[in-house]
Amino acid sequence: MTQEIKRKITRQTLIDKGYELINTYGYHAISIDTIIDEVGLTKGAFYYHFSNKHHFVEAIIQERVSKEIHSNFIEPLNERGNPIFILTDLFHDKLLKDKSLNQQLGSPLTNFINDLSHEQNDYGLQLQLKEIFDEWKIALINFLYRGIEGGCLNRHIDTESTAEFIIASVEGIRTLKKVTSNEGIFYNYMQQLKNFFDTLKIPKEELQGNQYYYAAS
Amino acid sequence: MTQEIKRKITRQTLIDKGYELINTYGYHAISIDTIIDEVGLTKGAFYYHFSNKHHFVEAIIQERVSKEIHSNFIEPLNERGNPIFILTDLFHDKLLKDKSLNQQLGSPLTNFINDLSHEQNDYGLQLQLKEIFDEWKIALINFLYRGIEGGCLNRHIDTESTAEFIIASVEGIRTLKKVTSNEGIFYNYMQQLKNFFDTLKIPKEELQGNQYYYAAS
DNA sequence: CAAAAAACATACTAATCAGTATTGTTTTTT
DNA sequence: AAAAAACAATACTGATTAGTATGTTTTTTG
Repeated sequence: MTQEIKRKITRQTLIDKGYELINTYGYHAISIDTIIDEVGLTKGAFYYHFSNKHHFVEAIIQERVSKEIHSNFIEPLNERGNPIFILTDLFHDKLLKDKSLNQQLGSPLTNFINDLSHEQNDYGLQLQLKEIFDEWKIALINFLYRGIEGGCLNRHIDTESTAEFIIASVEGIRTLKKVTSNEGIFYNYMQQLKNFFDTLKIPKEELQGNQYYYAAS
Repeated sequence: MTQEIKRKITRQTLIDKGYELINTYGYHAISIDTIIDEVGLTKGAFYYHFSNKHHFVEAIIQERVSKEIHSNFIEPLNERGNPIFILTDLFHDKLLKDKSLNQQLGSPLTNFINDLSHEQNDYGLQLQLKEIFDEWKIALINFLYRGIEGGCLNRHIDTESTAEFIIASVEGIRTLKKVTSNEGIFYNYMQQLKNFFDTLKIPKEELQGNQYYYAAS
C-alpha cells in the first residue's frame, strides 16, 4: 500500500471518530487522548495530521458537518417536480426513515453551533458554521424561487423568511428529539410542516387550470 | 445582616454567575475556578453550597433555565383574548423587543440540552430539561384548547403537534441567531409564524355559519 | 541499496481540572 | 462569656488536559 493512501486513511479515521464523539458528547467533553485511544493511534499520529484541536474540529466541520447538511438536505432539492411534494418527501424520509441520521443525537449543525459558537481563540469556526447555514438557506431560496417560476408556489411568498423558517423548525425539532420520550414527535412535526406548506400554495382564486397544484392533501 | 441572608446571597451569586457563564460558553468549557474567580469567592464557599459540579448545574437548571421559559413563554399564556393575537404579541415582544433575553446567546433551554444531554454520571439532568419542555408543551396545548373552546381556533387542529411545532421553530430560530449576521432574522421569523398561525384559524365556511366541513387530512 | 523524507510512536511537560482536608472567622446559641 | 454551629478561606491532591520533543519505523527517491 502506498504511503499516500495510508496517510489519507489515518487522517480519515481520526476525522470520522472525532466527528462521532464530538457530535455525541461535545467538543470540550472529548479529549484527544480519548479519540486516539478509540482508533488505536497515538499523539504522534494526531499532531502529524492536525496542528491543534481547533484545526482538527475545523476539518471535521468542513468534511463531515457540512456534508451531512449537503447530502441530506441540499442535494435532494435538485429533484424536479412539485416543490411541496419534494420537500414533504425529503423531510419525511430523513426524519422518519433514514436510520443513518441517528436522530437521538440531534442535528450535527446545531450541536456544533452550540458547542463552538463562543470559543475563545476562534479560528473562524463560527464563520464556517454560518456558511453551512447560508448555503442551505440559499439552496432553499432558489428551490422556492424555481417553484414560483414553475407556477407551483404562490408568487407572493417571501422566499428568504420561508427558507429560514423551514430550517429553524427542522433544527429545532431535531434538538427536542434529544430530550423527549415522545416517539411520534417527527410524525407530529410532519403534520404541522405540511400545514405550513399549505400557506405557500397558490390561492384558489388564482388557480386556473394549473396542473401542478394539488387539492388539500 | 443575618446569617441566613448572607448564605442565600452567596448561593445566589454563584448560581447567577454560573448560569451566565455556562449558558454562554458551555458546561465543560467553564471551570469552577473560573466561576469563583469571577465572583470573588473560593472553593470553600462553592463546595459548602454545592456538593459537586453536577448538583450545581442541576440547581441552575431548576432555578434559572426553567424560570427563563416560565416567565417569558409560559406565564404570558394566561392572558385572555384572541389566542393568535396573544401568541403573536408574545413572540414579537420576546424576540424583537426584550433586550434582557440577550438573543446572541441563543436559547438557554437548547444550550443546556446540547451541553448536557449525553453526560455520563447523569444525575437526572436530561429528565429535568425534558420536564421544562413538557411543561411548556402542556401549557401551549391547554392554551390552544382554550382557544378552541372559546371559538377562536379551528376545532380540528392537533394541539399537541401544533405546540411542539411552535416550540421547535422558536428554539430553532434562536439557535440560528447565534451564527447568522442577518439582523432581521427574528422579523422574518415573525412573518412566517403568523402565516403558520393562519392555519389554526377557523375556516371561512364555518365562520359564515356553514355547518358542513371537510377534514383537512 | 543508501540517504532522505514521510508517517507514526513514546515519553514527557506545564497547566488546569474537580474535589478534599484543614483551618480560620463570623454568627448564633447556650 | 463560652460553646457550638454556620460559613467561607487556604492549601493541597491526583487525575486529566493540550501540546511538545524526540525517537523509531516505513516508504520514497537518487
